[in-house]
Amino acid sequence: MTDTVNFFDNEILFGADPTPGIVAVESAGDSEVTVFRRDGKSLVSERCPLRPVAWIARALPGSVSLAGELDLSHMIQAPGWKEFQQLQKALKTEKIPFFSWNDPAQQYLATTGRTLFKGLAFEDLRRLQIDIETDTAQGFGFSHASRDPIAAIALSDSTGWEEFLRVEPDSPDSERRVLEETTRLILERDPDVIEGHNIFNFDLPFLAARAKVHGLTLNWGRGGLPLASRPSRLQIAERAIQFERFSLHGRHFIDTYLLALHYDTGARELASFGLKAVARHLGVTEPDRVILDGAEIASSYRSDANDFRTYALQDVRETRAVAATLSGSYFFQTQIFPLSYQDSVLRGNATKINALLLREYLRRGHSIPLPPPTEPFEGGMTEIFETGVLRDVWHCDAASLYPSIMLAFDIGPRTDELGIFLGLLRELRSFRLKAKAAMRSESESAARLRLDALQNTFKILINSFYGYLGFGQGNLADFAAAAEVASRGRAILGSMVDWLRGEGAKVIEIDTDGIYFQPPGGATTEGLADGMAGMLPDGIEVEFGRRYHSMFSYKAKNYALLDPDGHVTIKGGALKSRGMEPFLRDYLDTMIRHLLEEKPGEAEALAASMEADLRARKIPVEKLARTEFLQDSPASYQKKIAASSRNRSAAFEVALRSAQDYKAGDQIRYYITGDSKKVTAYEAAKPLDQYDPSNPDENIPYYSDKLHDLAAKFQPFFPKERDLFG
DNA sequence: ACCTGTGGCTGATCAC
DNA sequence: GTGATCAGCCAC
Repeated sequence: MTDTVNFFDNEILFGADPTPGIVAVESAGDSEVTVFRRDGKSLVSERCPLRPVAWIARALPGSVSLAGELDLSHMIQAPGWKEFQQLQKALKTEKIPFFSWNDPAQQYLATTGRTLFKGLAFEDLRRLQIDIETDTAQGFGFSHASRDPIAAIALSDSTGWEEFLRVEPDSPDSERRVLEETTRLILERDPDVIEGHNIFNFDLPFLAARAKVHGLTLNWGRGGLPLASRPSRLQIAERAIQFERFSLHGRHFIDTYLLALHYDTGARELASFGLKAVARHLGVTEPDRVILDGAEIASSYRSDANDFRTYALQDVRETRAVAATLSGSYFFQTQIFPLSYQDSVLRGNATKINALLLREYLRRGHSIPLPPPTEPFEGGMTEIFETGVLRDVWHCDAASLYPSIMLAFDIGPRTDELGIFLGLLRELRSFRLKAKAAMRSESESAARLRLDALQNTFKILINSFYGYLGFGQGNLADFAAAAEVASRGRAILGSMVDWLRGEGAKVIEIDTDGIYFQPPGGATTEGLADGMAGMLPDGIEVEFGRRYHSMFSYKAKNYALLDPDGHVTIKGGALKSRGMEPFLRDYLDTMIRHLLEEKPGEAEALAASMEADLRARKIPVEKLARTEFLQDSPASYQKKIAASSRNRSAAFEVALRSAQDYKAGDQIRYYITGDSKKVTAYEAAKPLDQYDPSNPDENIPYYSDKLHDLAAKFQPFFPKERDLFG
């Protein structure tokens, strides 16, 4: 892939030790790690010394003095992990400021400059997929590991191998045999990676609980080491996810549910996070197939017991395809950061950048700063100048505005005495351009995809550098620098607006680095681009992108666009929030399309016709239900309610009333019951799966009122047809 | 033990 | 009712 550029030569980015083929690093004994390495076709393991380090604020017996003037001026190295734990404890009780990584693999990788997966391609990894089926036909539609046995386990791997293990109903011995066989198969296939959809919160805890019932341990690790776990939390965008962090010696777990959540923070277009929905969105759905008497026939539903095997195997195949589609960037990140593959998914970007920077400070024997005290700072400029439906709208934006500002004006962490931050950013930007160019000239599709994942990895890193400046736990964070970057961004955007107005454009909406505007008569994108480039500072580039047939400008960060192909794009929480009831989203989708297509009469009439459908109960309850992520655990919610530190909310009340065990990060779907529009939502809320079609109890007046309120907000945009665009 | 940032809109709840 | 506050979700 790198005929023209060798990205991997950059030692700050990829670490100074080029040892290829490492697939895992695990602690072994107290003062060693086992390094698992692919050497040709075979897997070799080597024991290597582990000498964990900590940066400390002053000299201690056995410490060494570091270069530079920063807070943590000395370094101390422990002979083994036990001593290292004692050292950290002592530093805490003595109140000596320090910094260290409390993970043996991270310590080993950071101190040696090694990283995983160097010299390997994604296809070289042995990836195994697992999916357990439980019997949901009885009871409440969900299973309890303490009570219900596993119904089946489906396994597959990246070589195409597949296995389906069925548990005979009412036979405890059968379940035990299936669990033992699963362990045997995993050891035999010897995967580097085990993938599953929601494995951390479903398959693995369920399997662990069932193994316990049988008195078995799941010795799935390399060398037959057992499955281990600890409770953990993960932040993906605004969502806090509580999960059981499972780990295996010498292998990595990859949860495609978490990959989907990560993916969606960029794309924000997944309606649901179930395996089927994700596979469908990514275009990797397995065909619906049923094998009957040796012949393959299409099937429209798969709930039949005869389809069980097909259904389960479909799941592992889709898991494999989803993982292959979404994990490319994490594969490359694993070659860069001193972290395991599993942790490259589970840790945040700013933490990873921190590890990258400190690895270099460690190599150069340099002191490091303590994270500075957090300070709030001002962000991007957002404003709306025109509302309503506007015709012939153009868009321009400043390319990679914040990274460009940081490089053009030399704004990096004040405490970066080695000056590596901006150099790394510059290198990443140049790498990304090269990877993109290589991708464009690559004709083979697998290689293209790989280069796309590589350039996307660089993009993620580049975009994280600004966030890192304002990251309170970053040793090299610098809030004044973050503030200056944003301030210069506001100034640049402001100057772009002024310039466009001077040319006679009508500016509609601006946000951080982009502008929607109506062009002056006779303008060309080339002309505007050239003119604007002339007034921008060196290093700041503007791109004039798409032109739109029309735009519905509603509120700041909320608008819709109709492109020349007839495609509508809706932006903003007020117009398309996932939490919004689907029937209201449907209303907005259709209504906005009418507005953009210059049919305000139809836009106005829509609410009445939908309300008629609602009253005739023609709108299915799924369209009325809200779907929310629980941001907190129900227990913690209860505590806050008891302390009056938060208001009651329907989602949590439903979770608490449910027999199911909800955690932070779980999704919950509920609808409102009753026959008055003035119900208290958290009292009248009911889980969607408890809806009884023979006894419909959805609150028609309540939903009708919501529709009415929503439609009323758009009344000002329903002028008479002849006035539109007048 | 874990954590990238700020700005903005909406609905629900609750104190007044 | 009304305003304040919070939680949730979204744009960038």
